Amino acid sequence: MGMHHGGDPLRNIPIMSDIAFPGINRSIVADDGDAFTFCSTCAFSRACLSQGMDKSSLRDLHMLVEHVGPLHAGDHVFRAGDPFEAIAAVRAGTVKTCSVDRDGREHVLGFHLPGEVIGLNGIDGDRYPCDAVALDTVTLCRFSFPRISTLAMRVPGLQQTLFKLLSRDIGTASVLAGDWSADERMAMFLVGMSRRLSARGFSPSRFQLTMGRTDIANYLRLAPETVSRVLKRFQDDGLIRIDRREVELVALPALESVAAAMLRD
Amino acid sequence: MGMHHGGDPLRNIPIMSDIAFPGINRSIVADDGDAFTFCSTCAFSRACLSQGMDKSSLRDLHMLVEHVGPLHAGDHVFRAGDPFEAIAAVRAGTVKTCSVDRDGREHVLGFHLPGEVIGLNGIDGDRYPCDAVALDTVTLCRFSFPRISTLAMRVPGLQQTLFKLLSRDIGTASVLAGDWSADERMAMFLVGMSRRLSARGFSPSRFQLTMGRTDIANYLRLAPETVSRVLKRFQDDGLIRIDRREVELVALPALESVAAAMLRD
DNA sequence: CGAACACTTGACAGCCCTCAACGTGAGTGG
DNA sequence: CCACTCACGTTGAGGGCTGTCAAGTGTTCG
Repeated sequence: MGMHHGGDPLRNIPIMSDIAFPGINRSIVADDGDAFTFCSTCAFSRACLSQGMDKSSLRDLHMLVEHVGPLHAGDHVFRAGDPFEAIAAVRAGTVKTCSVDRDGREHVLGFHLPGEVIGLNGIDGDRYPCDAVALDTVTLCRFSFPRISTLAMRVPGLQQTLFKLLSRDIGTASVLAGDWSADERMAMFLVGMSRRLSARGFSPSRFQLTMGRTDIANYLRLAPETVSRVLKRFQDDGLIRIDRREVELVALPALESVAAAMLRD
Repeated sequence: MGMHHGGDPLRNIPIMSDIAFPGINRSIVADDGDAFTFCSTCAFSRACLSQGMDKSSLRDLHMLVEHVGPLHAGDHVFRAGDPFEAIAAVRAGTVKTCSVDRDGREHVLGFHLPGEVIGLNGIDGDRYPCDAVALDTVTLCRFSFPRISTLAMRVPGLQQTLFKLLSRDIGTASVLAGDWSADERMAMFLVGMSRRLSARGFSPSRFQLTMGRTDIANYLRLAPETVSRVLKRFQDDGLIRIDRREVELVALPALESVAAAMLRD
């Protein structure tokens, strides 16, 4: 896993920097003295706090956190084939996970926003099965997997959190595996981004895509041209407004209706 | 989860009854006195034994096992929306997991052979997200999830096993989500069945499909007609011989070559 | 300013789905 | 034992969705 402990200040994309991570400072190592404001969007601290993790356990969790970054667009967090040693929670930016088959086609497994966890699919097997690439300026919290699973033996909330994170990823992958139309897939993608960003305090109706059309296409298993066409048609139908990578969901309910078959069976 | 503690002797399909589960008897409750031959194909006992689980922990694991079945073709193990309480290891037979979207289309998530675990995707959320249906005569071992996760806090091997099972399911679902051709999907399915059956002591080149063409089609996201056509073409090309639900993989290497892009990225 | 890149737009083709009809085998009741 | 029924599977014809190929446009960056 890349270790870029540079001293650069976090440089978020403009639309995010306005509201994201008010409590974050530039400390590179865990800050025990400020345990409860630190990493407020992190899946682990959120879950552990809500499940009554005591202060000592929380300190233990922070002891094994290793801050990584900032990485820049194109940098790898890990590569397929690297020895699996750790999982990581995205702290800022967007990470793409993907694998390249022997025909050279890239399959995007997911886009991971702040608070989401990557590397879980490496637990089974001693190596990561995919690449993880920063799409913009990314910082993350690295958790040694042997150490966090040892801690999970003492902390029920942490074990449950890990189980749930893993289980959720199964569901996400299963939904994407369904045979959906290009419209359904695209609507699902837009609504999904909206909901995830909204849950992190961003606007649900207006946001910036951090990935290119080709990445979206590889994620949705469509051709880039199809992505362009569907987006244009959505715009012509008044569902969205889109300019380059800036999206506005004009008719969210209508989009949700298109995506409904995917989002809830 | 269905509780059919009937006294019927296990009734396997012919091709399986010849070699499968030599150590299994008809006991309906856990048999502590015969701990090490019991459930030899089970993912949990295998993993726990190999990771040095002590005798006392193994007994604890057996204490929380609840045997279910035999269920018969069409019986539900659980239904989408049922409260999530337990995971289950298939002991005999085949279980299909699937969900039905609001348009009435069935999406088959997986087929689960003896030794494989179902219900893991219900951990996140308090209800099962899919149905689990017996395709033939099925028996399984039910593990209360609260109890097995509590036990996993004491038994490192068990916790690791659960993590790995969850992680593996993510990978399986992700592969299926790729944009593969009908040929690749069908070859992957046949080779996958072959490998899984082979790992359980069955013939890798000749076996009986326990699911219909429609189920295979829904699993591979193809039309049933396409399944028929591809199978016929595989037969015409000398890759397989197939009669009704009986399959013989004549040219396994060639099939693996067709499926290679899917099986290993 | 030019080159590289991302994205868009159009024409066309191919893969696979849909619809329809037929064949086949298993279970059932007379 | 046989005819009937019905589900399942096969086979054929046709069409639609989406991929492929190609060219054009706009933007970013050196």
